[in-house]
Amino acid sequence: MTTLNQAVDRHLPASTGMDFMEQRKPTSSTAFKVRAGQGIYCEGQRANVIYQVQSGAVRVYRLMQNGQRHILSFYGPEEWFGLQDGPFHDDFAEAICDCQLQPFSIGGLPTLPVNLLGIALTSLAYANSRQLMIVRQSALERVAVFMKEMADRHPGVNEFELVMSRADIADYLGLTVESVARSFTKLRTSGIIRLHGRGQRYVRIVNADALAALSM
Amino acid sequence: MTTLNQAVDRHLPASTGMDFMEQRKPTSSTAFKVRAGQGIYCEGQRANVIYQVQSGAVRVYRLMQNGQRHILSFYGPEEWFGLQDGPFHDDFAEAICDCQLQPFSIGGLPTLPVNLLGIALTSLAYANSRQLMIVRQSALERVAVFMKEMADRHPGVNEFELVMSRADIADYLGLTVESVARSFTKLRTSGIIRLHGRGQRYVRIVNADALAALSM
DNA sequence: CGAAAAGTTGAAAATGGTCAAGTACGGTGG
DNA sequence: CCACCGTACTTGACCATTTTCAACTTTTCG
Repeated sequence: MTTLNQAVDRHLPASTGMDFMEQRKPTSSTAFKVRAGQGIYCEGQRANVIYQVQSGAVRVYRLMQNGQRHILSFYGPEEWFGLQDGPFHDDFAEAICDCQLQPFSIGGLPTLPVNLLGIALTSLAYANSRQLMIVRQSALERVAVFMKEMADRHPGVNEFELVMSRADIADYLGLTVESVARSFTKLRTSGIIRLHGRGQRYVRIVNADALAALSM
Repeated sequence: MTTLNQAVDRHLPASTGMDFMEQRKPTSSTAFKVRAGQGIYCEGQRANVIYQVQSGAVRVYRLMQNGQRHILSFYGPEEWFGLQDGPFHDDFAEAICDCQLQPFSIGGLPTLPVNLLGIALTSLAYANSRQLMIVRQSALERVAVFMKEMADRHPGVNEFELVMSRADIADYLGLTVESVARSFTKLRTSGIIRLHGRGQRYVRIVNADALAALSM
């Protein structure tokens, strides 16, 4: 799997290196911690375990031949990831920040404590919706959709921290970091959001209605 | 479901009208025919039946708020469609040409003659691959990918008919008909394909290697 | 404090969309 | 059989959006 090295070279801190976790024992279903930036699984690894996020956030991405990274999804608490079509992963999963994960072996057991079909269908519906959004919406609209997704993960509060970098957001929305920054600026100067804090990663939703209107 | 009327207005021949099929009886698993252009199911309909194409071709699409149509997938012989996350369809299925379809009820039965999880995971993997392709590739590359997909459905021959219109292809690739036509022209003038027949829908792959190189 | 990383901004270039015109084809009716 | 019409497809010119490239600011971290 030559793409693994590209992935590490391009996207992981040099110090992190190839620290993708070795395979967990299928029958040991104890939760475990992953540090920020650490790999959870990588392309080509055997896919006989799925994960539920207990705390933290995870990015799942694929690498294209030219080395470009495309983030398929971010996962937060309660959400499942790692379910695969074939016996091997065709994507990468990494912790965005410190995470607690619950693994579930899907090898052979006739009855699982989770509904795999439900997870697969939820993922499928999400992937199809995302396809529409990414292909048909403008840069500003995509960023608005992203912002609304993030806001919806923090119900009851109108201010939160983005755990991911602008580069992550760009690779998630199919844009460049520059376009993401420009869209952030537009949202800010039009009074829809306010940005502050470390690396402008703290967001306050000022005009939720205008945001919703943009992200439709 | 107001979008149904939009769909019919925009995309079906006027004579066809609202001819989406009434629900089949779950237990009757007899194959049936659908005429070209006819609807198979529509958004909002109950989703308790999945279909396997026996002959012909089907398009499955969603409609956006603004009325734009996005084709999620084309389905040919042997392929399954109609499996849904919730109890209701969020998309439309129509016959592109005359079709023979095999329905399978998925209501309640503990054991089905088909592997739903497998179908869901295959669809998911396909949707994710398509996301990368559509978001990251240029117009020409997308058309090349499409052409290769179509060519791969006709193994052993290097000439075949496109059953779908340029508009279908555009809505599938996230382009306009004009961009599709221009990309077809580029492929033709660079000696990769040749076009002829009714509405330039017959394709001969002249340089399969060049096509594969473009579509990677 | 200084270097590296992350984020923002501006100007030029490329890509695809829009609008408009023109061509080819198939079906209908005289 | 041919003229006509509508649809599908193609092509050209122009325009809008996003990318690219470059510079600059801010933040983070040793």
